[in-house]
Amino acid sequence: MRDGDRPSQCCLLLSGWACRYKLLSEGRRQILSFHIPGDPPDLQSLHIQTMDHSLATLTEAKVAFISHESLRDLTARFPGIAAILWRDTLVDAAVFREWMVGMGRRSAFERIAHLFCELYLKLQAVGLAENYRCPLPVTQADLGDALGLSNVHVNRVLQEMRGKSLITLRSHTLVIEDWRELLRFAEFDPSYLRLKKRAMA
Amino acid sequence: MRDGDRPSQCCLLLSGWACRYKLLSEGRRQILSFHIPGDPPDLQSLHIQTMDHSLATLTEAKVAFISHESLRDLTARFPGIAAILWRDTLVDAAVFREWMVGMGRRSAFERIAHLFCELYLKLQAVGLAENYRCPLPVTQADLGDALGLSNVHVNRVLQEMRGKSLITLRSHTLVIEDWRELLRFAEFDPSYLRLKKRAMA
DNA sequence: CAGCAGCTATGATCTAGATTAACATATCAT
DNA sequence: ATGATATGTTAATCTAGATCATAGCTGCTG
Repeated sequence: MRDGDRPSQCCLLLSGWACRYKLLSEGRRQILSFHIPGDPPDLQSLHIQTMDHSLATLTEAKVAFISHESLRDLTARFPGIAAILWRDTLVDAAVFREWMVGMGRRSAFERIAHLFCELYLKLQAVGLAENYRCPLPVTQADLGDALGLSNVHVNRVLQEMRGKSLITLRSHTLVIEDWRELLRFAEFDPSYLRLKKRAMA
Repeated sequence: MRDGDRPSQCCLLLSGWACRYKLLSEGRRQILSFHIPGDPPDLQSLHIQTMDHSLATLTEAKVAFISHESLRDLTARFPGIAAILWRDTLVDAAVFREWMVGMGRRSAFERIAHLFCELYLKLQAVGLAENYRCPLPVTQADLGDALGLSNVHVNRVLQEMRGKSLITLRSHTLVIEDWRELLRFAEFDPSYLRLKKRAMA
């Protein structure tokens, strides 16, 4: 789905990863969010007709579609459902805020560390990660475009993290070797994700 | 209102400016949004109990409070009102997305230009700006904290903009001397703001 | 109307991260 | 297997913007 489209349905990611992004001149791209199974990546289209960004899959993915019509009917008849969906869009915005803090005020190292903490917890919450091991099916260029960094610098920071025995990252699998330390570097506070409490230490 | 608070009411800004921000270690601050009269700067608190950021006024301000209780009652009984408020939070998120693009992929000059375009149009929409002249009651340090720049660099870019006869900025009043050119530099597309159509050229 | 505090302005220096350019390693299609 | 194309890695160089240091404003308080 592209910037400028006027979709008539929302989708729900059933498997695989997706991302939202915007393009600027000279090939500049900003990835706005990563999406994993269980996410409704374009709920906003229900109330904001034309897309102000694009949506793409990053892997093979399975997607369910629900028409705006039926969603509107549902939310009009069941305010509780409307509230739940509304809340989801508010958590989405909370993640945007955290990313803004990262891009404005965190170093490259802190930014990458923070993103890894975020992705791990989100994956864990839907049962796709455990033992500090999770899939990470994105390229280093994708990470750069998400964090406002060049692919070269992303690579260097990853090497540095490996050097510090913080993580390993091979064949699209991230292993967090020292969760406590990674949290500390990132100044990561998971409360913005609004996940059910679990062992996060 | 502070990060971590659990407010029992939402507010509506009647006059003056406010901003939302987050703090990091070593005094780093990221301003997340500016708010002008007419904005409900903490609507998210209706569905997300604890604040993940702080809210402060930037000027003298008048504020109306509406209890969560009455808002919940209102939205449960009138799905149309819920939809309108929900939509407002979605536009809020669209502005976050645009700021993320700025911080990740725009130069300091482009970022400042973009912010000026955005603020001017938002003020114009509520009748607080015309003839390319609007109030801007924030310090250069505030602009820096909003855009991920140092106050020194903000100052230098402002000088550059004055040098190009793009703007004047004195005693908290911004005058856009060359709107077309400012738009062009910023790669600004106003559609994300979802304002009623007006003369924007 | 002096004096202080918060801004704005400007120069000098430094640095995190960008850019460019190889080259190496996967992954994939035939 | 074999080339083709997307990734990852590393080094050398460059630069936008940070940091540090002053000084000049502006406006407020006593």
